[in-house]
Amino acid sequence: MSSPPAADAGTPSFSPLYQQIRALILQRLQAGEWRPGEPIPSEIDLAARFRVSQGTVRKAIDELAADNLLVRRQGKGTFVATHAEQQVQYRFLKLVPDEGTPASEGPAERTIVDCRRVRASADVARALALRPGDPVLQVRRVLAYGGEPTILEDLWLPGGPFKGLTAERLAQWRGPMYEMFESEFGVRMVRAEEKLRAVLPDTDQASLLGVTLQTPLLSVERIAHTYHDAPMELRRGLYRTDAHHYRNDLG
Amino acid sequence: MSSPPAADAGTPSFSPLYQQIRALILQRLQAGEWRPGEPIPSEIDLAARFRVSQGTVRKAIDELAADNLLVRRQGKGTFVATHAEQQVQYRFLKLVPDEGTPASEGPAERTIVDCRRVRASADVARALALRPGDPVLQVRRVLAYGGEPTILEDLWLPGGPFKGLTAERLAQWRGPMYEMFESEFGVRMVRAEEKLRAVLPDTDQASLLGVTLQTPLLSVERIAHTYHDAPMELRRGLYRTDAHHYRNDLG
DNA sequence: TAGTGGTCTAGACCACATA
DNA sequence: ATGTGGTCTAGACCACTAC
Repeated sequence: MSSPPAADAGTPSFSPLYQQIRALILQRLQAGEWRPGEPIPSEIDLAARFRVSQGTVRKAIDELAADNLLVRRQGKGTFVATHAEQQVQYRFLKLVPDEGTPASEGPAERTIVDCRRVRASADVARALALRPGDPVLQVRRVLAYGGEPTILEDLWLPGGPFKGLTAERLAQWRGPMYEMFESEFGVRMVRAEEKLRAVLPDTDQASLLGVTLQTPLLSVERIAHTYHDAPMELRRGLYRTDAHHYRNDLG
Repeated sequence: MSSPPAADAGTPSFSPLYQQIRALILQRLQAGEWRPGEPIPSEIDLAARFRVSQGTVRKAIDELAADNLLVRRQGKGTFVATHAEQQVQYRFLKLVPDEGTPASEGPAERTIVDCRRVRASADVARALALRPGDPVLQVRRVLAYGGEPTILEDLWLPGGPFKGLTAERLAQWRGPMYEMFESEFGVRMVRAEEKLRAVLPDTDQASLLGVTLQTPLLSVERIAHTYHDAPMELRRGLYRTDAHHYRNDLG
């Protein structure tokens, strides 16, 4: 009790205690010690483990909650965030109908157009931090709302973490794809960055979306990352924006 | 000292103390008591004024800083956020060049195409929380990068707060338009929401941007708000995305 | 009733900026 | 040397949830 409290468990550098605690919690999240949806130990418990005050643990958790990695629930505990929760489903999908709410038009009808194992091209490899030629899973699917094909998505997943993923399993899954990644492959996406452009479709894309070659479409290239910013998915979407729009809030 | 600390200055409801403090600070910000770029009183000072602990003031300021309304600077103080700071200039502009950094291509060349006083149409009135027919200022301008016209913007401002704004003053201003709104009209934009679509230009738009009628463009409709979510600007942008893209980070 | 996170306080010390 | 925000602690009490 005479020496200052130490929370070292392999953490190297000098930084505020609560940042070190944050890093330790992050490590355990990444290691899968606490799985999505499950509660992490209480603040008092963690404070005892790490030999720091509850206030310091609290500040570490505050940051992780602000980053959407943890969710606090008063009276219940602190939980590992998940894409499965009703509230935050489709957290990364910003396309909303011009009229009504996303819920009002019901869930999307999904069609897997293609799903196969390929070798990473140069740009896919760069996006996923792989080497060209490395095995990746390539998927093409169409999302329709009220019978109208609205989104065409091509996505690439690194072969290693997603070993065993097939068109059948994709087609059978109900609910968000990111929820399946969590529960079936232990890959939780925590952050994504998107590049948007206006483009015209090629003939394949136009026919899959049921539009002409002169229809402007919103191109959305997304790279989704898991813990520690490791890229785990490249997704290229083509959105019809005749009855929907991409909504963005600037803080 | 015997009674519980009270921070009431017209605040009505029961809510955490720090939320009440936050509301009080917000009021003073809105009233212009502390202007953009200026420091607000120190935490100790505010704690004394409001008769609460420094920790409570700190938590209130933490939230306001997270919302980009205040900026903390260690050793110096806490300052009212402003669009004038080098770091956060063009905070609401998400169009970046495909290669290089926004800075590398230098500031945009700006041309005011049109600027006049009109009566609000139905949709402009709705966006700005005015009544149809109310006076508004309508501006059209083109932004070019490296000689290439890239952005065409139409914007509408409520006539009252922006009385005295003319094409000359707009053309003469160097730096971000939102900085001018702050320093010349006392209107600080704190939040914005955008709706994005892919569209084709009409003939006027195409000629101003130097593109064909078949060139897909990114349509960005923005409503910018000042304190307390009051809408103060409607802006409709058309972005060329052949050498730029709209970058968005999803937390 | 017990356990959780949420609020509030008081005080100590540190890091940074300025004079 | 002084004043600012940043960190850390310890303890009290509140609000919510579950049993």
